[in-house]
Amino acid sequence: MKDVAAHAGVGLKTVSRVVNGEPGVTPDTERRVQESITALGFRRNDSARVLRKGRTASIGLVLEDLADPFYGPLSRAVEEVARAHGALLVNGSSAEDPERERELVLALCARRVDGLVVIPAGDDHRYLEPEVRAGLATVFVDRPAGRIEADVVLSDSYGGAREGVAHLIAHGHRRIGFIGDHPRIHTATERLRGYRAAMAEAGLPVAPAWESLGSTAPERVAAAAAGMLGGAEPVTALFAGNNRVTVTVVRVLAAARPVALVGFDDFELADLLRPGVTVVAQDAAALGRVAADRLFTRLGGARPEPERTELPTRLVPRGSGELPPAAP
Amino acid sequence: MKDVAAHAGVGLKTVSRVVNGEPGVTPDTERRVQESITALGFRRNDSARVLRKGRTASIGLVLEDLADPFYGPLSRAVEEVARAHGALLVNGSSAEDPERERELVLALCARRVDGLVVIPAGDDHRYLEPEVRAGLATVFVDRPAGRIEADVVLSDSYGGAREGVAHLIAHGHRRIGFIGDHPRIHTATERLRGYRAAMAEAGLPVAPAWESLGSTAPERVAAAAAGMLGGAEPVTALFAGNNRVTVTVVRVLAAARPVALVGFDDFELADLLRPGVTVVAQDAAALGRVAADRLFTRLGGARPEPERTELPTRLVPRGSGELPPAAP
DNA sequence: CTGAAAGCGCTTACAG
DNA sequence: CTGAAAGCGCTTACAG
Repeated sequence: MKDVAAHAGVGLKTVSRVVNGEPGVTPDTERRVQESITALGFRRNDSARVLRKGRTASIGLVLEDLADPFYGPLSRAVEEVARAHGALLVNGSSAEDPERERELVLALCARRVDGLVVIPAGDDHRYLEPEVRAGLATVFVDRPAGRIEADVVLSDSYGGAREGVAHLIAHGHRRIGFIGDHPRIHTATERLRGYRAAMAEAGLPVAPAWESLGSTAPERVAAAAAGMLGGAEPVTALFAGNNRVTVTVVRVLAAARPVALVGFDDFELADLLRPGVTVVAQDAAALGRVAADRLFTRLGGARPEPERTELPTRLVPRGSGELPPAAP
Repeated sequence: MKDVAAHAGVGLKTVSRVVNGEPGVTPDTERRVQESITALGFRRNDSARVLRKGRTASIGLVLEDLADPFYGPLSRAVEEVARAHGALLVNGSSAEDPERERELVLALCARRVDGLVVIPAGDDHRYLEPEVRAGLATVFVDRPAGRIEADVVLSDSYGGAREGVAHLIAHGHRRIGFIGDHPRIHTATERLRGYRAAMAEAGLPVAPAWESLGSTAPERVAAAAAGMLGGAEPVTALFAGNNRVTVTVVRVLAAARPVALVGFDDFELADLLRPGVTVVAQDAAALGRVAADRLFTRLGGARPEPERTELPTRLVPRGSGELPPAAP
């Protein structure tokens, strides 16, 4: 900028005005400055700008795994909202590791992102307290924050799972298995709670062997499914706790006899499988959009009480959830 | 930092030393400074640091659409490499709009990212010249840069398409249609070139009606497929230019008679469809990894000539590509 | 082992 | 309409 000013024979501030399109520069001066900018290949250094202005016009997004299809539309929705507010997205994956989440969040804070959208991996976010006190806006998505007051935007995991399991019961099933994600993860336990509620409301007992929470690694899920489908009292239907689980279960069932299945989370091509896979769909893009809107409302100066928003789910029958119990 | 120094009764530089873990501080002083840091909730402001050091420890990633499943593993791979080098990822989607790509790239440059990984939407990247001259490292992925010398990492679109089409020919097809992405996109024309080469090598004529490039919007693709499957000389097999096209074609075919199909790009569940979808698989994660490695090699000070790397594709037969021509 | 001074490239507040 | 001075929060280069 100094070079441009010298080259154009004007003051620093005049260059600043031209670069930022501020008024109060004669067309003639402006043209001269523009020419110098082009000649020197000048590009404003936003780091310096940030240092003065205090805002970076960027927000951080911490998610579990960029490669998981559930997070694609969510990220994209956050990006679109950020873009509408002139902000860039800085992001990273926690890989479901609380320590890595913490490092990532703190690195983003050190860059002084204006706000943070976090899909938490950990369940203790007190490390954020100094940041929040310093004015950082944070919104949690998909799972609530731990031990800290903050906005959170969730799908109705409990209600969705309950509806999905009730759907299976309505189609005649009495022995239904639940395979979900690790019990450390909030959505997994909420969906389990929905499963139990639906069973209880129908007056159906739940055998301990019908509930399996743990890693979504295909081997673990396949073993769980095989266990429930075999044994003395085999289940006649399965409820899968998220799309990773559903896909593995579909693979297992493709190699076995058809068993009724409802999965939480929609996924591409679910309708083209035979039978089509009945799902409890959640709107990933809406989660991202609502969370980002909330964040920018705060960045705009609003200071409402932290709020919890639950987005409804939608049961999409496609065939697999309407299969009757197989004859024993 | 000034506050911490005052609070601990030491000089600024000493706080800097403690914050950065530099040697030359007595354990006692260090402890005092640490206490002040905690008491005041101090977090280093990386913007200021960047301004001095000249490096931001962040790289920009510009892709087409964060929500497209092809880019998930690619992004994740870039992120992992960046993480190994202590860098964060700033990213955005161009939405296949050259002007938006340009804005995004320049915004990233203004933030002074150390380097850039770009999946180009446009075909003229001369706007990057001042940046490159100023030392910005840039690697293009999936498609080459336009009118500028730069590293590029691609899949072998030509070879992969040629192999896929030859596979269909080997299974007895003589009338094969090609449906691809917009001709403005490099991969689309390369794959078309591969299609033509395979047909020519087999001595097969290609009717103009068998080639259709354009938007990957489902309506456009469905119409193109319907056109090729109907008419006087219907095709007996289709080659789909990318995974968006393949998915739509599978949908169309599910509602019609079975037609042989090979798609460029693998996708989840392709093996569970009936028939399984034969694909020419490319390794999205490897594209991202190789590109990011190249970038950090440059950031490490290496100044090799810009290089073009082509990653091989892999034909994965699953059923749809091995269907014989239907009796006329 | 420790610290005062200068400077990174901008913007803010002020004066002409 | 234009510009000189101060300062954002750090690090660098240097001196004690």
